[in-house]
Amino acid sequence: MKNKLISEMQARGYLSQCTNLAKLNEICNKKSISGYIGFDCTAKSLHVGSLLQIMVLKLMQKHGHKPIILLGGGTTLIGDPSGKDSTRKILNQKEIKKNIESIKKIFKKILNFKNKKTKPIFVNNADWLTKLNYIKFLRDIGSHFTINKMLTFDSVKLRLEREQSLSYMEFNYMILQAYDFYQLFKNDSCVLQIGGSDQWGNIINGVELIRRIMQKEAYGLTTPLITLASGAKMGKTERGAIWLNKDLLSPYDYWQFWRNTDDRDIEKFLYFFTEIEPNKIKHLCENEKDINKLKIILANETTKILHGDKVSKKAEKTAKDTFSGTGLGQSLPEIKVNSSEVEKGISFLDFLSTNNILSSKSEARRALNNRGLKINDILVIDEKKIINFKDFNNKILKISYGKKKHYVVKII
RNA sequence: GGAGGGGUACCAAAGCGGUCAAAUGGGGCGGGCUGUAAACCCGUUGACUUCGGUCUUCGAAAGUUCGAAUCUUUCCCCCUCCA
Repeated sequence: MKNKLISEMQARGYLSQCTNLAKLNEICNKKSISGYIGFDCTAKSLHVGSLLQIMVLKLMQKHGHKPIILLGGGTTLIGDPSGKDSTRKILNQKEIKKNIESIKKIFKKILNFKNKKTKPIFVNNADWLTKLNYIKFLRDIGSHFTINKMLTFDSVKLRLEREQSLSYMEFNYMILQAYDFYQLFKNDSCVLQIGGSDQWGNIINGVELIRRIMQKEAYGLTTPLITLASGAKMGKTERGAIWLNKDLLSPYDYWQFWRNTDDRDIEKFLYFFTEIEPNKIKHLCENEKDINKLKIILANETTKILHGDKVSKKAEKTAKDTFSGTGLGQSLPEIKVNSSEVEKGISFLDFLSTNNILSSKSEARRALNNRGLKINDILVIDEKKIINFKDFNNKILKISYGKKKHYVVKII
């Protein structure tokens, strides 16, 4: 009998590889399991590149299983060489700790913490990794790994082939990740590790370690690498990563990111990043002629998952107001100015650069000369434009840079 | 350890004494077309400017010169071949 979790993962396209899908299916049918994903803590936030994995955790909850979120406070001290040409920036413990606290917020929003049975747990591998005794570790764990095998893993092999240096520290990363899985298996009965497809090697090391030491079977599963129609990497727009924490990327910008999805990626994204039932998505895509409506659905659903229904609706309304109406959207970024300053008159170009709408005055000047700047929807062509009371309606003024970036300036 | 090649803007890559704020391509940004899409076309892509210019930039430092990305010295880093 096909397990509901497994079949929905397949329907959504979450499955890339699995160590033993049939067995995993069987176990999921019998009982509620725990599965974990490890996250890197090199930044204050995760970005959409990690979202697919988080969606898998959410799906596990939906079907009665328990997610374990491993925030790699220990492994981040080392740096995963997978998919990297060069050594990552090494952070100190304090920074990592701060990052962990910030990243936790994302999970608290996306996952369900109310249902006792499936309530996610956070673990930090620094708890066990930093306490290891080197000799004991080498004897107990290191003895199960052969260098011969380790050299065949892509993360190592690619570095060596390209003659890029790989430090001994990084070389050990995969052993530590395998050890993590072993710890979680032993102490938290966690039988499954999930990761992106670049983690496959690291994951099977864990599965094998568990088999060697405990003679028990654990399972590994990877999600596919997301390929965009444009060939670019998911979540890395040139303006910066699409962060999940709202202090790094506003909900409105997050909503916009999804709204601006390439036509060709829409259907795939609906399966990946929304909770709409797969058969409903199929129906939607077949019957909805207006692809922009699908994009709005995508933006609404994804924003709802991360920021909640209210915020999502607000973002939609703002978008509607700014793009189709003449009104001002309420979640546009707001800049406050003193009326005394307005009285004196504010140089428009200076205003743009000091408020980080553009990064320098030269750039602001350039944008203006490229016909890219508007005040209250009227093109500004004078470099020496001074903002004063005349420009405000009800103490409010709208600045637009390009078609998509709008700011509200308020007199206080 | 020995021999050679190289480090130029966001990336790739030209330039090898003045005409260099630095060709060209990619990317980015803005405009046009459109559907807040793709493709295509145009412009733009160090900072400041009273729009005359001014200042800082070609791995780092020192030097030669009226003048250096370009020449010299030292240092740092990377690559190729040999051991």
